[in-house]
Parts: sequence; C-alpha cells; structure tokens
Amino acid sequence: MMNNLLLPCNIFTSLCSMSHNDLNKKEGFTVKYFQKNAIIAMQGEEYRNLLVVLEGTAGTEMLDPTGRRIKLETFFPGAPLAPGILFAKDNRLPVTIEAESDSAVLAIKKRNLLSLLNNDPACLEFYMSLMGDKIVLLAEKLRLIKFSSLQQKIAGYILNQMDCQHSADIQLPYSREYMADLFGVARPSLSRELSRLSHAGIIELQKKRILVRKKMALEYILEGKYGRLLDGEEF
Amino acid sequence: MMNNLLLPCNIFTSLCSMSHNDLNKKEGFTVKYFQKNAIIAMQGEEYRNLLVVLEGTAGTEMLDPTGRRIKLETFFPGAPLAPGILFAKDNRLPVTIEAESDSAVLAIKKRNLLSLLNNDPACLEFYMSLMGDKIVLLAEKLRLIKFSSLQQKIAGYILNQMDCQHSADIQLPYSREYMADLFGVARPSLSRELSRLSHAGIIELQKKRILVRKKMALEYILEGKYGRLLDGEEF
DNA sequence: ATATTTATGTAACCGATGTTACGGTTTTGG
DNA sequence: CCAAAACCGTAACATCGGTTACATAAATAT
Repeated sequence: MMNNLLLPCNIFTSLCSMSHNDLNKKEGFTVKYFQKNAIIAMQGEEYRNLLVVLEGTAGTEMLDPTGRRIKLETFFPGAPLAPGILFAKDNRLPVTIEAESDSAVLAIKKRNLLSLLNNDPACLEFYMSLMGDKIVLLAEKLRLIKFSSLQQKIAGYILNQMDCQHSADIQLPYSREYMADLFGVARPSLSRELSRLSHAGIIELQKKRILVRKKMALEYILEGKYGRLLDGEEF
Repeated sequence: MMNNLLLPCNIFTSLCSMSHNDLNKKEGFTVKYFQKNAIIAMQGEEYRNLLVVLEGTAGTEMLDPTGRRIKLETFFPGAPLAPGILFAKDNRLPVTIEAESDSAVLAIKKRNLLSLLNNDPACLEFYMSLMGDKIVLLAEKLRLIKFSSLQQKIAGYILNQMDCQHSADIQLPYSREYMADLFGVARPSLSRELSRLSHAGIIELQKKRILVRKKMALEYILEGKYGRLLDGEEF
C-alpha cells in the first residue's frame, strides 16, 4: 500500500516482495512457475485472470501461422500482463506470452482484481494508465511498421541507444536475430541494412558493439529527409 | 442511468439525449461543433479532456508526414473518443480525429470523468472495456498490416460483408479511395487486386456493387492455403 | 578439446506494394 | 446544365523487404 511518486500506488510491485506461500493463501491468487522459453499464455486463449510477473521476465510477441513474429514488449517483476485484454469484450489474447527467463507469475482472478481496484482510486488510475500505455505502444508499433523503412527504424533505435547509454559507442543488448524480431523483419534484411550503414561510414560494426561515426547522418535518415541510403554510397 | 443489457451502463449514450444547453451548464462539460472534414483533434496534441460524439460521426486515422494514412475507426453518437489516451502516461494523441459529417462533440474534463467513473462501478467497468477494445483493435490492425497480403484483406472484408448483408450480392458502403485508406494501401493497389479477383471469375464488379461468384475461392485466399492469385489466372 | 549446434554475413533472386502518369467517368457546385 | 473537381481503372516502373542458400564464426555440449 506504499505510495511512491515514481510508482503511484503500484500494488503489483508490492506483491513481488511477498512470499509465494502467502500469495497462494489469498483468495483468487495463484502463483505459477515457468521455465525459460516456456509459453505462459497462447495467442487466441481467453484471458480470464490477470497475470503479474513476480520473478524473471516475460515477453509478448505476435506470431503468424508461418512462423514470422514481432516482439512487442518485455515485462519485469511487478508488471501486469495484458491488463487491457482482461476487460475487452473479446478477451482472447492477441499475443503469445513467453517466459524470457525462468519466472514466477501470479494469476489474480478478475473479480478479485476488481475489488482491489474499486477500493483504491489511485490504484485504479494507475491500472488505467497501464491500459492507456498499451494503446500508445501499439499505435507506435503500427506507425513504425506502416510508415518507416527498416533503415529509419534502425537509425531511430541506434539514436535512442546513444541517448540511453550516453555515448557514441553503444553496446547492443540483443542478438541480431532477436533485434530482427523486434523490428519485425527477416534477419538477413537487418544484416543488409546494418552493412549498408557500415559501408557508408556512418557506423562501425563489431559484433554487439556499434561505434557511431556520423550521428547527423542517422538523424537525416530517421527524418527521411535524406531519401534513402543505397549500396556503396558514402554519406 | 438506465441499465440495458446491450449497453451496460453507458452513460455516454444517455448524454446524447440531453440538450446541449443543459450539458454546457454542467461543471467541466463543453459542447463543440465541427463541420464535415474539420479536424477535431490533431495527432500529437495532448489529450486532456474526454471527447464524446453527440451528433454526427467522427473518424480516427493515422497520418504520416508524406500524406499516407490508415483509417482506424469510425465513431457514432455516444462513443467516447480515445478513452485510453486520456489515462496514458504519454497522453499525446497517436491519431488524428476528424469529423466525417457535421457533428457535435462533448468535452468532459478528466477530473469530472473520474468522479463519474468512481461513483458507478458498472460504468467504470464499461469504460475499461472500451479501453480494452482499443487494444484489441490495434493489435488486430497490426496483425493485418504485418501478416496479411492485400488480397487476404480484401477476401476477408468481402466475406465479412457477405455475412453482414446476408447475400452474395453486396453493396460496398465506401468509395475505393476510402477503402484503400481502410486497408492502409494505395488506391491503385486496391484497384489492381480487385481487378485480379474479377478477372479470375471470383467476383463480378459493378462500381459499388460486388457479386461473389466463388465464395470458396475467397476463403482459400483468406486462409492463405491457395498461395496467391496472379494475373490472368482463373481459379 | 572437439564435435555439434546456433548465430551471422552475404549474395542472387523474387514478390508485393508504392509511385506516377494519364484518360475516362462520375459527382458536385454554381 | 455546364464546368470544375473528384473518383476510378490501368499500365509501366521503382523500391523495399522476404526467401533461400551457403560459408564462416561463435557458442555450447559432450
């Protein structure tokens, strides 16, 4: 019940510090365990209980029948999974939820969640902000997929990482394959564009390390004002 | 405050039957009027008051700097616009809201909305279901855009219309240009695919009327089991 | 340490949709 | 009723990303 300015009434993080035994004793609460890469909930399933990450990390991704995928979000302890779907008229999951590491997940029955939310307006508003954030996230993904070229996505991502890591010498946190899924493209396509950026002298590639040589060029590419970088071009 | 099984506690529809004068008198309520094609709220603006359609229709669409667009949803009287964005941490509109006909729109201050919701649990749950529905809608759009070919989208749309209109002889409610925006493709691309379906003998085209000759073929295309229909092919 | 698997870069080719242009048709507005 | 504007089909071409294949490198397991 602690109220913190950064996490206003996030009861869910406070749940993480409770013992699993105590949680299981509560009416409508159940703790479940998943191994890395296990499927926590599948696309298409009805979603009746709110899942909350207690330990480890979980990821959501959208799959298509032929195996292509887009990764959407990664969730850390304290994060409720698919908070909006629980209340949608069509409450089937539009994504698959997978354990990205060994993890513990709490399932809360919808009615129990509702009484939690009804008893605490601040908590309710926090929950609603979570739902709103999902809408923003999906809208943003939609814009990226529909209106940005892969080069623009990469430029945006690198610029973003430079900001986060306060350096022009950044460390990629993911494998190429994983990044390709983040961008929703095929792995060779990602390699191709990275190579182009490298050959143009804009970045220097060293496996998971990237040295940015011409930040300005990335900004031009992101804005789309430079047109497109082609093979063999210097910037 | 009427409770109806089909529209459980939708206070918003009940607002539509009130006089605009009475609405304006309420604290935190303001009625605004827009002409057809006027922009009600712009992509990127902060969204601080909930907008509710009172009269006419409003549409949301995502625009890109070069003028391309995807239409997302059309709202009729009683529908709250962007209910989720109001509560998101980043509350800038990810879409532009446009009047599709002359319309009246009610703006409700966030704090007044909150007291409405807090006083009536059923109403709150209805509001949350609206937010959840937006998530489902956006997720569905994402899947369509990323994982379906234009042919599949068209096949799905026609089959859907056949269901709604209980006939193999359907009337399209929109212009080609509007439909292209719905699918998020260029108008000539839509024409091309419709022509292919027509030349293959699957449908018969008469401006806004479509006669479906081979429903089965549309189902195959939708499932993606038939591969793809090419130029000059008969089914 | 070595064998097996998995991740990666690269290249050739393909396919789907976008772009542009143009002529004909329909709708709209005065 | 006519002129202007908007809508529509079509075709040639451009572009982006997907697919497949393969050789190398890196990671992991035995």
